[in-house]
Amino acid sequence: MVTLAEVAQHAGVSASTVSYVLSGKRSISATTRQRVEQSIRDLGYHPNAGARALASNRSNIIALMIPLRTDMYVPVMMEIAIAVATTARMHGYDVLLLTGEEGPDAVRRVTGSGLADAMILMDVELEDERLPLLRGTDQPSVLIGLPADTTGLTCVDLDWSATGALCVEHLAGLGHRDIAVIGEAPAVYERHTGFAERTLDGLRSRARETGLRVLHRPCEGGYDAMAVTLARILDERPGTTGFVVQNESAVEPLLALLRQQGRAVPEDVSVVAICPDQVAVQASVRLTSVAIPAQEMGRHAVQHLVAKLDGRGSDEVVLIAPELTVRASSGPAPAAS
Amino acid sequence: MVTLAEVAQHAGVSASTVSYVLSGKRSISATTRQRVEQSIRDLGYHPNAGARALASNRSNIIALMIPLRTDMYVPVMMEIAIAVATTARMHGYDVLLLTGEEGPDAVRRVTGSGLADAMILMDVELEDERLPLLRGTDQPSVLIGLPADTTGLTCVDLDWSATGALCVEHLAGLGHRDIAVIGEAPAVYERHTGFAERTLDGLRSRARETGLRVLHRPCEGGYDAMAVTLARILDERPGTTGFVVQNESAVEPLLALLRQQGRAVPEDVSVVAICPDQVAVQASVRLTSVAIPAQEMGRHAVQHLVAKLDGRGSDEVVLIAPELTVRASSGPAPAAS
DNA sequence: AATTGCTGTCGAAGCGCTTCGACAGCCTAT
DNA sequence: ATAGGCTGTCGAAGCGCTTCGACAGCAATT
Repeated sequence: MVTLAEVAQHAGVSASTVSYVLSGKRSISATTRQRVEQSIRDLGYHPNAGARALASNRSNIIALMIPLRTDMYVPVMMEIAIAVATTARMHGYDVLLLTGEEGPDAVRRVTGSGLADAMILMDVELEDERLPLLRGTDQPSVLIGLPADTTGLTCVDLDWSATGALCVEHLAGLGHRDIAVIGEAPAVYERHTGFAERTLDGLRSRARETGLRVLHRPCEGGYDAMAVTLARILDERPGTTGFVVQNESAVEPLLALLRQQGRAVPEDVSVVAICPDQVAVQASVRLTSVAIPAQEMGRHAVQHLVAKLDGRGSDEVVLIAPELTVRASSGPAPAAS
Repeated sequence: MVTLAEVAQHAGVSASTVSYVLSGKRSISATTRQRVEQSIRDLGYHPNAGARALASNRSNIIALMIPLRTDMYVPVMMEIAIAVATTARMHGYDVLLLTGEEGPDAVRRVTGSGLADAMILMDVELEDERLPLLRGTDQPSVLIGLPADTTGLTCVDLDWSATGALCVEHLAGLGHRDIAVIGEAPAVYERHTGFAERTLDGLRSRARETGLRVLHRPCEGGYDAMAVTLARILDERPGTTGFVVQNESAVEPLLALLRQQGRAVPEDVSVVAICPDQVAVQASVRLTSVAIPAQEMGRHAVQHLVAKLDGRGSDEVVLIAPELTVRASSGPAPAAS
């Protein structure tokens, strides 16, 4: 293993000079710099991460806590994780992958050991038990998701409430009066995941303003669960002509079932999905949808974190404005019969 | 930040004693041990990762390289990543997430800097350019996936060739004579990803043995692409009664299209999928499928790596035997008309 | 000519841990 | 009684890096 000292010797300078060439924290003459850089290349030198971390008290690692459970939004999680990893690399950071499994202990461990310089938390619940720890440490962090109380925290998220409102507006504008919301699995609501509840709030309050009737039903993914849920909805509100779906794995089953029952999309019923664009485009009917900007959230989170680590940036809540793309699954409400 | 020295002082012993309590590398009397452990708890001590890495030349980190592209198997990747992370934690390791983006450079960087003690590579191509580097270093590694030449490497993978064979056998046993294979996107084959080609090999050679005719068509995911692909297949081989699908995002479109054309599953055509069980169960027809054992692969990979790091274990190729579960999408071939 | 202020480089200290050799104290076998 | 072997603990060295203060050399200012 090549060390700083060996590079220094090879280049005929002192170790500290090599260090300053690497960090740029003091000015170095052009000739010396070049000599050192050449030696680094010749010897194939890579700074030792542990030594660097010990001496500088910086690991150049960002910890990313992803949920262990895979009951929702797997592709979104993955996309965020990848965006975080690539963005972090662009800023010279590596990413440590933590699963939610350890819970608050993971926060303690990472903070205490100096393993990572900062953390990104995903899948934040409204009253998340990791938050007190985060507030009690000076380690920078960013949440992807919005807890109930955001004081002293930095959060990045899609504006779910506005997302819900946007879906309602779109359907209201098309003349629909009775709409059903196919939600995430019941467990997601039970554990008070912010995004699901906020979406619902947004939907409901805009529905109240526009005079729409809303029926909300959580739904496990899959065909069978969707069949049961749909039957119940149509039983309770036969006049339903609009659907908002916030559950990737219910989208295709819903479309299949509607088709099977002879309800044409978008002639008889309209469907608006809240899902990544890719899903909306690949569905059997090109879906009118509000995109979940996974990449953007990941990128934002890292950028905020890096700003904090550089001493810039402060606590703040960034809500990304939702965008609704009209495709082939929504249209005017059928004339009342 | 609490240090070893502070714990030592608090417990009234020397620093080295605390270290030995932590590592267990020398015997310590019960009373001393307890006193030290109590001090650790009292002070909330966590060993500093950088210092430990520097002194012991071990970071207790495993690097996981996941593919950047998301054109295939996202849930599988995610499941593997999570399995890797949880299993690694059980053995006292953390996981560093690297995206394929950096390519071979990432291997050099991690190896050179001592950031990680070992690596797991996913999405291995048949002639992967990272392999020479891996062979040229003494850093342990495990591949998830099988390159063309495995000498000097440890690999874990589903036995894709046997998987292909198994699908053919199942359909052959049901009397099907003409089968079509809906494959991954063309790009997957173009970059010579092992699993796709091996599956095809397994399919074809068993088809030869059992006298089946096989038509293979790569297919982008989604409804539109599937529609085109299916039309071509039925045009070329109208007598096709069996389908093998190795592309998650083509499964549901295929089922929808068959339904739409009045071909009943499994009465008229049989469908066998190669996908995670969850997908098979959630589809609109419960699918006969060969499961992709994502968790098992991740777990295996970590276990091998840990064995190597402990000085046990050696290079070896582990192929997981495929298992076909019969569900509702396959049945006897219709009588020839 | 003397002072001041840069710029570029160096030496040394120290980050918090692991680990090696030393050794005190005790028990067992001669 | 003595040598030898354990067991449990300690001190010190050192891992490879960053960073602080020092300072030599030179240019610009008085």
